[in-house]
Amino acid sequence: MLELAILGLLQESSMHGYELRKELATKLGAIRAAISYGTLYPTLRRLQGAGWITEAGEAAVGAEEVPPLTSRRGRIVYKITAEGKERFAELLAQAGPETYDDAGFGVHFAFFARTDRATRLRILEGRRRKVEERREGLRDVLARATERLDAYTLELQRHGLDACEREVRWLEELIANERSGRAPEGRPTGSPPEEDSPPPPGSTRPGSTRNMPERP
Amino acid sequence: MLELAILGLLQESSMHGYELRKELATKLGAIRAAISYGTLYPTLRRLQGAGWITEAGEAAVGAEEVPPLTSRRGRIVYKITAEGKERFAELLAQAGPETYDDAGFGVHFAFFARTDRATRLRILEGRRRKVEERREGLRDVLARATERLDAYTLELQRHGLDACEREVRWLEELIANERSGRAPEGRPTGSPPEEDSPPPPGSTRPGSTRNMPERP
DNA sequence: GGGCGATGTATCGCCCCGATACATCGCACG
DNA sequence: CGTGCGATGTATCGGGGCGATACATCGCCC
Repeated sequence: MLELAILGLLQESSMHGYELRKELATKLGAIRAAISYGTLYPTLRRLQGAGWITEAGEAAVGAEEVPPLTSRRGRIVYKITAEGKERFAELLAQAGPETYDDAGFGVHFAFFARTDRATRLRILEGRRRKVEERREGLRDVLARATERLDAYTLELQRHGLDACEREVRWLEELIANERSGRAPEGRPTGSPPEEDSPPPPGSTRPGSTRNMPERP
Repeated sequence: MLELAILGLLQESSMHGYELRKELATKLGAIRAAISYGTLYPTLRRLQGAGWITEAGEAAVGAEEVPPLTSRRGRIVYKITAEGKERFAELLAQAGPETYDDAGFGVHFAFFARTDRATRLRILEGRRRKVEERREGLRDVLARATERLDAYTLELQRHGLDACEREVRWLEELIANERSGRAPEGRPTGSPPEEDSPPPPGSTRPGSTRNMPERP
């Protein structure tokens, strides 16, 4: 999942690790906490090993003679390769089970602006199905196990059920909008239209009923 | 986190792995998918190594002579030890940062019926604080980065923000109830009754040892 | 009698996290 | 002028948790 996210950001512009982490945090802030360096650096090395990215580093400028003491280690700027772009496209297009869990779905969704509509629909529907299953499980427990569970546990289930129902409704709206050819309001940014961009965004917003309230 | 959950279930009754997994799934169904065996069995061995649990296995009944072919492997029933109960109490009482993330909070909350009120309040408030921080982060992004992010990413942030706001409200209610000495009960939706009812235990099941009285 | 789904235990490789360490840069404060 | 501190920056390590996989038995229906 991280692989997709990193490739996606690096496609927009080259960056070093620290920067990448920050961008990741704002792009994926809604679905996960900031990524750990203990994850990031090994992943970058893995991607580099696979040839998807390369170092385009600003090594120390003029100095081959700099003595080891205080060896200024330059920032390492990573850049996506042609193969990396192919890999990104491949990851973007796939819609398997991993794509439907919390983390996978979130990352894919964050790059929907660069995903073709058919894939968007498949992912949205797969996710909906998965959340519906979870919801049914919770309903069953709440219907059958009321005697066996204590009040706090039940309250937890109710809260979880509520979240599931809400997400299903959200997904329904998004799916309906996709089918009717509307993108969420605002303009897609990122890399130049190398694929067919979503239809002109001027129309109606999704999530219009639920939507974003004014901030008091 | 798993450690707490396993100890908690085993405190109610001894079980073998498969059963444990199912119980875990219903108890924690609201916060996480079913636990993997690749997690469960190593964890059980770890707990056993630490002396918190022991095997109370139904080994094959009368046979020391059973030939290796089709060596009937009995189910392994795990039982909590006295040290395990101490450990459980210790874990229950702690309220650190790990207790406030999604997973940690969920597990602790699921055992609130056996947690004393002061700890419940500390955990609830710690969690609220954490979710509020997350919420502020999302608000910032939505307020500042509108130009930089595409419509789908923004929609994701909005959905996340909505979830945060909802959870904060939920936590507020729970905190208010704790302060006024009520356990969670059916969805009130009405005006909050001001008369002090004795904290009603969650389940109405008579003679059940399911709900331990709290220890102040 | 034969298959098939539920029950049951177990391992392996991999992803990811938090803690930790170390080094530089810019700037405010005395 | 220096000194310390918070942000920037790269990196490793131990360990928890996951999905895939393997293997064996049990009960039941056809």
